[in-house]
Amino acid sequence: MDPDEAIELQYRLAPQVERRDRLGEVHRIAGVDIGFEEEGDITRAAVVVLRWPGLEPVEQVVHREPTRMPYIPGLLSFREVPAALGAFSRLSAPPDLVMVDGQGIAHPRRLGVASHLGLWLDLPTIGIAKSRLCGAHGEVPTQRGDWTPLRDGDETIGAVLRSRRNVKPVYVSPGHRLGLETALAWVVRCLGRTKLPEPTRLADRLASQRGKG
DNA sequence: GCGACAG
DNA sequence: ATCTTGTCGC
Repeated sequence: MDPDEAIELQYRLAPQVERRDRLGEVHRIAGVDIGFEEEGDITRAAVVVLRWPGLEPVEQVVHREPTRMPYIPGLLSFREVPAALGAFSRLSAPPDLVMVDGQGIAHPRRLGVASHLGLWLDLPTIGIAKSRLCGAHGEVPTQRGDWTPLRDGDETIGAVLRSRRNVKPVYVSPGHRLGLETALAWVVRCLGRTKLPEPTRLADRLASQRGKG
């Protein structure tokens, strides 16, 4: 798929992203992340499901497939979503909430990887990124749980959250089927002692461990 | 034309 | 993302 075609598709899909809360009882929360092998030729998707409350991991899947696209800022989902879907198809049951490594609507066309994946799965998703793609924000307060809005023009597209003291903040944005307040609440609830919430932290770890799964 | 730019 | 050891700090 060429870049121009992908961008057109984003403009067509973005309006379908639901920013209002539409989630039932949450019992299973999934964390997703993608890694690469063979110098990037193989894409490895990792999904870890944790039980709520308690956050104990109860299921995990690693799925590998040939890489389809190069990394292009703004088009990350076209590179990662296919493999992520492959991993989700192997779960014994779908989760009630999904936390994705990357942006949700905090994206130039409001369709980051978390939103794109949420649309495909028709599940509530939250984007948790380690750095900024777009938008602007002021300084972030220093207390754990503090946050400042991430804005693009007159629109609030996410929040910059201090998930841990003395550590770079994380960028939280709604993916699909929920608003910013709800997204932030879940991320904070899933915070352990590290910068990333447990779901994506475990998925990150699994996706980075080569020769496993 | 000149930067910025998730993973 | 990935290539990579030790090392500074809480």
